Amino acid sequence: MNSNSSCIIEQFGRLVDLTDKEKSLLRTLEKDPKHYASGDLICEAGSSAMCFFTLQSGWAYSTRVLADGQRQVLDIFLPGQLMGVRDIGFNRSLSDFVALTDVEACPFPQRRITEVFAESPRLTDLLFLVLGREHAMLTERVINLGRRPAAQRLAHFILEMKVRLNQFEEEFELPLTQTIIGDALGLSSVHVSRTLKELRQNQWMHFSDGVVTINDLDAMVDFSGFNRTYLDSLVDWPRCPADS
Amino acid sequence: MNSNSSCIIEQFGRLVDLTDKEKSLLRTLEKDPKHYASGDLICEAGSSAMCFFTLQSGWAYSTRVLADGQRQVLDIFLPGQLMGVRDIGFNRSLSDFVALTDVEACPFPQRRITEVFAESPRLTDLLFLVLGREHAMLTERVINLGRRPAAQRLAHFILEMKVRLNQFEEEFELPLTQTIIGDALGLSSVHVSRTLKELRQNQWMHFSDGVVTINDLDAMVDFSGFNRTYLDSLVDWPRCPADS
DNA sequence: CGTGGGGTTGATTCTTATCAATTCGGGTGG
DNA sequence: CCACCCGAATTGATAAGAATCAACCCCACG
Repeated sequence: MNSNSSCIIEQFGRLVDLTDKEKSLLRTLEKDPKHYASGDLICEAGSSAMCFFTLQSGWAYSTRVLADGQRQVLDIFLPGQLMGVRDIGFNRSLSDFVALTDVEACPFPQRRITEVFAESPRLTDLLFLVLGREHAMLTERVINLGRRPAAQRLAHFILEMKVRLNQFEEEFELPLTQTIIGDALGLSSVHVSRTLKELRQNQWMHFSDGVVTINDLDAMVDFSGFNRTYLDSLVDWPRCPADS
Repeated sequence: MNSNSSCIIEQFGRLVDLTDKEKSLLRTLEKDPKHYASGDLICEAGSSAMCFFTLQSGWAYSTRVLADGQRQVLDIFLPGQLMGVRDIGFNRSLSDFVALTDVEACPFPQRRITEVFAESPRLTDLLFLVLGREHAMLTERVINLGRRPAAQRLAHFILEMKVRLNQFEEEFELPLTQTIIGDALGLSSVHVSRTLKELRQNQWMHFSDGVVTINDLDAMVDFSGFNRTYLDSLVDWPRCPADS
């Protein structure tokens, strides 16, 4: 992709063949890119100027900070993702959004998405689909947190990342600290370190300096109870004829 | 409500004033009620005949069973709720649906909802809103599972139920066994029992025979870190003029 | 060179699961 | 009415899992 192309178009284009009109509609969401440095707060929980963001480049995460200072990471966002759709239907953001790496993101008011999608039923469907996918991931995370011990939880998380990144290589980049991983999985960073060591000693995978190496994918899948279908089996959805 | 009235209409009617057309559209979703006895499997995970259900009366839950037999309860459904929207965008159900009590539910094919909502942009908005609400609850559950110890988790769960039931009385019915509660909260039933005892001894609440009594609401809210806004602050959403 | 953030390791403590035994209450059948 | 059974709830003992605390290493960076 050239650097000015819309990542959203690329993402959506994987799901449906977009018409030119749809593409130009989507492009209107990405008019105004802003830059955030690694660690920057992109959007604070409770801020009433409810915004969505398209993530042009870089990684981000959303998180909630509890009264006692504990954090729960709710989502990790990859380039091309829409951030904030989770809070659709609320008039304020329910979580903080933070840049994990240097980030280019385009904020736009919630209202805009309504306008765009009102013009194209097919894009509306796509939004449902994207929401469904997010919902499925969140559901899987509930299972992960509720019913799997640390090692399986971590293995499952790594595999989910691998699938989300469409990574078929053994090795891929994962720019997360062990603290962030812990906050996503409900574990302490110390325990993440120990658990990573365990996975390493089993010769299943390796993680350091933000690079994951999967040595034994089958073992990982088997051990963690990972089920690909929940991300793969997206319905053959577009029911509307492409609008002109 | 009279026994034949649409629960969905009642639910949606709380959010917007529905036009007659919208009401009759919604009513088409509830033509064919079926009865399920307590404990019946309403819909099995992976079943390809992807259906939604409107829950006319009674309670239900959705659950996933892991390879080792552990269960995670994903959702508790109240009368009037739409079941299955979570799996929108997938061509198969991702979880089992089970009746908690005797249940009247109306199954309808996923396609139907698309048809209905295609006819009314405002209902489409409402569906987004409902999905957003479910998403918010799931998010809150992630935080609950990831970052709160058993007692706070349980207290939070009870409060969420209270809010969802619009219950302002001290006492309300909650037809769940301790096993189900445990499976929802990632705890063993034994530990649920112990933890309930703890809350009881603190004079905060009491639960037995499917009836909850809240003795000290403030203490519960404070202790569990419960935040009402996440269910209350639904945006003043309907952007479309009511269609004729 | 210091300094600080991230990672590793070990010791200790707390939380929760697991197992086993007991109680309680509601059917069911004699 | 009683004996029996069954599912649910309770309780205690034990074991596993994970947090916390503290020390230390490593390395990038001023």
